[in-house]
Amino acid sequence: MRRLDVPSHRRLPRPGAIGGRAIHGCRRRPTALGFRRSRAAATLLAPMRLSQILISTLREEPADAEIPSHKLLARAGLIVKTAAGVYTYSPLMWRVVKKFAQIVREELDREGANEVMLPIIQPKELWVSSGRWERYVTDGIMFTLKDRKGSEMCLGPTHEEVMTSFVSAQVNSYKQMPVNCYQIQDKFRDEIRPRFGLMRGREFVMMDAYSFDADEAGLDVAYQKMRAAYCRIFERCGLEYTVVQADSGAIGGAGSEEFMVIADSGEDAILFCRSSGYAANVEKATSKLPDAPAGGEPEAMQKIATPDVKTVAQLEQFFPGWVSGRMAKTVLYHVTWKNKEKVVAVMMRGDLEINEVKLTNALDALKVRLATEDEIKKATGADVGFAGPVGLSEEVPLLADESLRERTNLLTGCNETGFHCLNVNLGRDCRMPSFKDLRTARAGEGCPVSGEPLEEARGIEVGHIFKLGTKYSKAMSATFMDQSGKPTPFVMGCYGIGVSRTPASAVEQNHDMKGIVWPPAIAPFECVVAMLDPKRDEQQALAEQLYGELKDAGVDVCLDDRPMSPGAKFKDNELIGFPVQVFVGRKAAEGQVEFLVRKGMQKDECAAGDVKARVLAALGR
RNA sequence: CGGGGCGUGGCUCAGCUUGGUAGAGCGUUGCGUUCGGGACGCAAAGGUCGGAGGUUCAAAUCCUCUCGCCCCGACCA
Repeated sequence: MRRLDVPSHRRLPRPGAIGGRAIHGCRRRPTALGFRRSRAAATLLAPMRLSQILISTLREEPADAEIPSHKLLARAGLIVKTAAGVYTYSPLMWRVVKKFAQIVREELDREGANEVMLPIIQPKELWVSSGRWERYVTDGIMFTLKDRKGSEMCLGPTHEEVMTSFVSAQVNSYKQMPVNCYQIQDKFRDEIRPRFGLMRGREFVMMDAYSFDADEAGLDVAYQKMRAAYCRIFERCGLEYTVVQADSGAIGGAGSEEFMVIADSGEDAILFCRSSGYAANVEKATSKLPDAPAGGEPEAMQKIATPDVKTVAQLEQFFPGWVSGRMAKTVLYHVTWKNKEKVVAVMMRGDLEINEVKLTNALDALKVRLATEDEIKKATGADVGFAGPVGLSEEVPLLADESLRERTNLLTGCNETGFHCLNVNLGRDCRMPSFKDLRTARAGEGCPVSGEPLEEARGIEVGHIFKLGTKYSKAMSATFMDQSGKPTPFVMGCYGIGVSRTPASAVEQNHDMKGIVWPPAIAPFECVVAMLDPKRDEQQALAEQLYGELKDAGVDVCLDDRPMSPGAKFKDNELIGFPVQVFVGRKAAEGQVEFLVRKGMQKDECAAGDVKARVLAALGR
C-alpha cells in the first residue's frame, strides 16, 4: 500500500542523482519562478510555496467554538465544519494529521505490527456474532443503515469484529502467531453531543490495532510492546501525557490503560499520586476509604417521622449528631440488560458518591440510569427521598457499596413517605445486600498504594490499550490449532489512538495569545521562510536561497511568498504556529534576516549565513 | 432524551419588542497611495433574512410547522 507520509524530502531522490528536471518537471506548476532563479539545487523539487497552498485564516473566532484548540484550529483555517461533529481538514491540517499518522506507523511497524485497511461499512451479522449489536444500538452510538435490499449495516465505530473474522480466516495455527494488525482510517460514532471541534466528533480518524496470541503470556508481551510504542509516539510529539488505569467500557475485556494528554479542557477526570505513581480515570479509580464515626454495638431500630426531610444534608440538620458518614443513602437505578430491565436499589454511605460505571460493571448491565419519580414510587411505595433497605420489596435487588460492610446502627430511609429509621443493621432489619465497590474516588482521599492524598487533573484520552482476552474470539468462534491440535480461541488485545484528536490535544497544550505553537514533530511545516515584500528581488532571492539550504539540510520548510502586508504576515504565521519562522525583510540586501522561535516568541536578527545552523539548533538537531 | 438559545452577504453581528421593499465592521474585487505588527482613499461585487405554510394591502419582523446549529441538564433521594 502507498504510504501517506508527508515530508517527502528524505525519500525523494536527490536531483543530482536522477538528472532532476526531466523527471520532476512535469509535476511543477509553470509559475514556479523560483525554479529558474534559484541557486539551490533542492528547489528543483518545486518549493513549497504558501501562495500555492489553500490557506484562509479568520480574524475573528467562530461563534460555536468553546475551547482553545477548536477556536485556534478554526481561526487558522485548519478545520472547517461540515456538519455537527464532522470536519473538513485543510491542506495544512491534513499535513499535520499525516505527520502524526506517520509517527504512529513508524513506532508500530518497529514493533512488528502490520498495516491493513478494513471496511467502514460492516454487516449487522458480524456484530450480532460478537453480541455487540444490541449494546451499541441501545447506547445509540452507532450509525446504522440499510441497503436497498433491506440488509442492515453499520458504519464502523471500531473494528474488533472485522479484524477478528479476517485474522481468524488467515491464521490457523499457533505457529503463525503472534499477529498484530492495525489500520488508520475514519471511524463513525453517533455521539450524543459532539463538541469541542476535533475532540469529540462523529467522524474522526483513528488508529486501531489488534493483537492475536496463542496464550495470556503472548498477550502480555504484545500489550507491553504496544504500551512502549504508545509512549514513544506521544513523546515524539512532545506531549505532556500520563498513562492511567481505565474502565474497559463497551469494548469489554480485562485490563486497560488510557493515555491522557493533560489539559484543563479534558473531558476525563483522572486521579493520581505523585509518590506511588498510581494514576487512574475516576471511572475506575479507587482510594482508601475515608473514615467515618463507628456505629457501636447494634441497638434497637427506631422509626422516626421526618416530614419533608429528603436529602442527606437535610437529615444532618434534622438529626443533630448523625453525620452523613453514619447514614446509608439508597438510590434507585433503572438498569437495562440484554434481555430485561429492572429497578435496582443501590446503597452508599451518606458522605460518598456512587460511580455509575462501576455500578454498570457490577451488574453486568448494558446501561444504568437513575430511576424516575414514578419508577421510585412504584418500586418503594414511597415518595422520592425515603427509599431504604428496610421493608424493601423482594422484587427489587439490593446492592451496597463496600463502605457499608460491617457498619452498624445506620440511618436510612424505610420506604414510607415522611419516615426514616435509626439504628438500622443490615441483615438484621432488612435483607443483607450484596457488597461491591461502587464508590467514586475523590481527590484528597488516600492513594490505594501509598496512602498519600490523591490529586486530580483533567485529561484528553488520546490512546487506549486493552487486554481483551478471548471475549471476542470465543463469541465469534475464532480459533486456531494449538500444539496439541485442539481448536483454541485467540487471546486478543486491542489498541486505539485518536489520530485526529491527538493533534487537537497538542494545540490544547501548546498555544498562546497569538495562536498555535505546534510541536515540531507534527507541525504542518517545521519552518517557514517568509519574504516580507515578495516584490523585492533581493528578498525573494535571499528567501529562496535560505529555503534551499534548509531543504537540503533536511528541514521540512515552506516559503511564504504570499502578497500580504508585513504586519498581516507576522500575525498569520504566528496564528498558524510554525515552530521556526525566518523573516526576510528590509535588511535582506545586507544579509540580515529575523529569526523567530514560535515557542516563547524569542525573536532576533540573524545573519543569513547563520540561519541554517540556528534552525537546526532550534529544532533540536 | 429533557430544557434553553440561535439561524440575516465568506466571517462576527445589528435590525425583530412597535410589520412599510435589508444594514455595519471585517473579508473579497478594481484603481491609486502605501509597504515592519492584520495600512489608507476611492469605486464595486455580494443576501429568495435556514425552509414551508399562514395572518396582512404589506412579513427578516407576527403565528404554525419543519430543518439545522449551539449550550445546559439528565435529578446521589
